[in-house]
Amino acid sequence: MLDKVYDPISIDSKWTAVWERQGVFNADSESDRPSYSIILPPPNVTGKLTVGHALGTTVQDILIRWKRLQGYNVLWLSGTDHAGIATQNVVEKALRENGIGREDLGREKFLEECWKWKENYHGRIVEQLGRLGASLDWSRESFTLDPGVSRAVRKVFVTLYDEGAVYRGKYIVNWCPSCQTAISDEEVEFREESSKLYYIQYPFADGGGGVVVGTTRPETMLGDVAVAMSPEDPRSAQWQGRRVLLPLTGREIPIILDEAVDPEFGTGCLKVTPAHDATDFEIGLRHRLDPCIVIDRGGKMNEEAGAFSGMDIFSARKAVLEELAKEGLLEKTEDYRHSVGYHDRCGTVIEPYISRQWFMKMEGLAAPAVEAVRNGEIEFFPVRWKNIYLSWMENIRDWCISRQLWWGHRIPVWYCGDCSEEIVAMDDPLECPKCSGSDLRQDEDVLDTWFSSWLWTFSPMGWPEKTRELDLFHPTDVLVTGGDIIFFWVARMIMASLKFMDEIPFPRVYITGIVRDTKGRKMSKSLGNSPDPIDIIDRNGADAFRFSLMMLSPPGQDIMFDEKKVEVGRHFANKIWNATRFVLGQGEGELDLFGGECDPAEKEPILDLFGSLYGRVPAGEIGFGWEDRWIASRLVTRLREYENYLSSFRFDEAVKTIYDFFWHEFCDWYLELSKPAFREGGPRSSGAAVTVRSVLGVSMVMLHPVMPFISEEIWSMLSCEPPLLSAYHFKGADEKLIDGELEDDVMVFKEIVTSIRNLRQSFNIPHQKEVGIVINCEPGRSIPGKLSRFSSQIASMAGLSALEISDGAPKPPGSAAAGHSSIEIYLPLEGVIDIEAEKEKLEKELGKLAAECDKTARRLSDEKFTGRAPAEVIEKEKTRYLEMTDKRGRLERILEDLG
RNA sequence: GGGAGCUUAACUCAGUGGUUAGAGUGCUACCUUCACACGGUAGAAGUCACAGGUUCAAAUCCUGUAGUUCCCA
Repeated sequence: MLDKVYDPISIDSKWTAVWERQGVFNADSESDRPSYSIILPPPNVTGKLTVGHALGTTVQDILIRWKRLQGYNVLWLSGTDHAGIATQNVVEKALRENGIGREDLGREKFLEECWKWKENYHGRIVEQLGRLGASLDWSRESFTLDPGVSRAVRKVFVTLYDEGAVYRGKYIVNWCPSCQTAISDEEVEFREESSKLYYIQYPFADGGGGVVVGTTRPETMLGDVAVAMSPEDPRSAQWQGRRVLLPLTGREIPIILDEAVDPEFGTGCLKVTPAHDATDFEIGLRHRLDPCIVIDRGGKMNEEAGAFSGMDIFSARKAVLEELAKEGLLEKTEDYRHSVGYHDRCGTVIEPYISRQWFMKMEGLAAPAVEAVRNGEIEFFPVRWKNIYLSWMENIRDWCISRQLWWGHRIPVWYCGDCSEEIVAMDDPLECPKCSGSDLRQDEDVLDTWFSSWLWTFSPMGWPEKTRELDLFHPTDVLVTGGDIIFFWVARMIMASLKFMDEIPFPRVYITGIVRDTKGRKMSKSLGNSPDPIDIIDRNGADAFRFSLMMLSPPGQDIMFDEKKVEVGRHFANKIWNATRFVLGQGEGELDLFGGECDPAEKEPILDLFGSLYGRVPAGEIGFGWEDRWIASRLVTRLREYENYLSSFRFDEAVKTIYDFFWHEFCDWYLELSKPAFREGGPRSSGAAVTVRSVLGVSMVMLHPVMPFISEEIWSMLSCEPPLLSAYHFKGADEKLIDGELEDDVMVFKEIVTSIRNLRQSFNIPHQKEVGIVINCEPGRSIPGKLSRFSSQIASMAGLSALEISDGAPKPPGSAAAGHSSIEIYLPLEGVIDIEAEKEKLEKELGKLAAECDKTARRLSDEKFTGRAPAEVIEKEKTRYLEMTDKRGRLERILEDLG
């Protein structure tokens, strides 16, 4: 006997092991079946999975498992990312705790440490993905620093360099003083902050007053090389060309005119510091001004800063302000709100900084990528991300691809010490091709991590070699990821694939919502508000977690995650488990329907049974009731809905479809209806046994993409030696089983049962006490004939000792009643009715009904409505009106009867 | 400054022109009945943020307002 409460832990781990042992998730490069592929956004190899990862991974696994069930040759490509800055930071931090700096170790030894970390943490990621049930192809796993993908990275760099798209230059970049590296524009996170706007006077060099500039960063004035004004500014005519004395330094700098200056902002005069501000850098270029660097790479004032040299930025700011105040040059200070750039990985304030970096020209790459999205070759779900993508792409700026790190792909550029030649090659050069000198020095920097990730749809499949994998699985079918990396990753993958594969990387991009905590805050390490998915799985099971995530996440909406919400899934798993306990306990002797003596030759027909439900049932021995045909019809209807929802990425609706079907149709109605059939024995019992197992089997197929573990477990119990559900090819259910008329009739049946139960409850008649019921139908419409086939089930479901169905039956004296369209239900009672309470209830119902009735009547008599609404809608409204009026009349009579 | 999302039951959310707006949780009453109390049965609960407009018909489309979150500058 199965446990009364479902315990997922042992079952989860059992199937993880079986799946792995049998390699059911490995794609088949020899197959000629249609293929389907997705790449897993490679998680940071030294990171930890978050609830957000669980969400994205579940979505992918659902698609993957469903396609596998449909018989596709599926590749879900696994891999991890070296995450340059993040990994280097954790390794450095660990070393520092032992008092070691990375410089102490040297590049080679430091990289060895990084690889050790990678090896240690890689297993954790793999395990976490396994616990989630992710059916990834581990046999084709890649890591962004593997030799193969590294070769692809180099190929791309060399190609783009040769084409002149990759260039090196001295520009202003976003510099992280803490990580000591340049970062790209996308890695800067802006935060709105209150600050001060300082007004500083710069006296004219030839005396007679001066100009006042406004700045939020007074310490950078030491590096000013000009003061700029708008050409629109009326004062510019007299001030242009004059020179001012830069306070605290005594340097003379010119006043220049530039369009970039907003005459309305501050005093209309802008101090120009090309070395430490991006706008100023542009102005400096236009006016050929030499930048003056006053802050060093570590965020400290350098020797150019004179007396302030050695101070950090904040002390320098304070000291500069004090000094200015002392000299009477600090005019005033205002409160001011502006946005400050932070490094998204470490939270340090970004310093714009001039340095020599490698860049990539993006315009040429972007054009076809814009076109592919604009013409619909690539679609975003939800569609609003399309505009976000396009607006970024249309204003794209060159990509700073060099990083001053050690952990990553080292830039494949060598400099010749003898002739200064720059060598870029696929293979490491031994001598200079120009002067044959051997004094070669490789560029110290590495590439931005995204420079390897942007090749991820094809580099792990063996590019630049022509491989079978690329043939079969590229382009991939869909990309599932978060909206926060559209610029970092999605856009760049589209560009890379169009450039190097000459085709799109994927036709569809599904953007998941962001997982937040109950207060709506983004989950983050520093807040410590991100629960460990593994803890959640330990407590609830992976299936419950996956199910709940899907149930709670309408497309693209952020989720306020709370572990309490996982209960939905846990309770559902328990319900499924208990339904199975019931199913397996019924119809002894009938079990051979599912495989006889487990003859392997019988396997196919058994499985066909799941597809066609009653396909191979021997005639004559089995009796099906209307309830069997009804649940089969419902199942197939629901299956169709479910598939439609999956193919339109409506995972929330898909999951609700199974939930509703299984719980509120199969368990609440069908299983209850099957109980009398099982008790009866004989052909009816056999019919119920066939139905119950078939429906359960197909339900497990439907459930499997979402809840792979419990479905695999139950599937395995439905037959002696079934194939793994994870590897099963489901050929679909027979649409001929759908019977719309029967479904409608059963709705009436359910209404009658509910109505009788309602009557019982309102008169406090206990379940055990059986009562008699009279159903009186509208005469002349042969309703009793239609209802008669439901009579024994109405009796059993509502706990009746007697049931009379007729047209024109008189209402037994002293009975309670309920009214429906064409039907009245009488519950004979002997004077125990609380008349007042009953009247009140009926009056309330009648009130609602009357209001709606009148509203509909008005609508139907309105010529505007009847003249313009579609005939179908009018017809529907008429039917509805008749039904309501009928019911209204019945309720009024019942009420009158009560006195 | 520009753009986007959100605002529906006590809570978390579905519902993109056509019945009396749904679900899960919570709540109320009854029930440990031989699948399940992680359960069953019945039930209560909503001026669909606000104001205009379009339409025979608006939670749904349009305009504006407020609150809120996010992206870009």
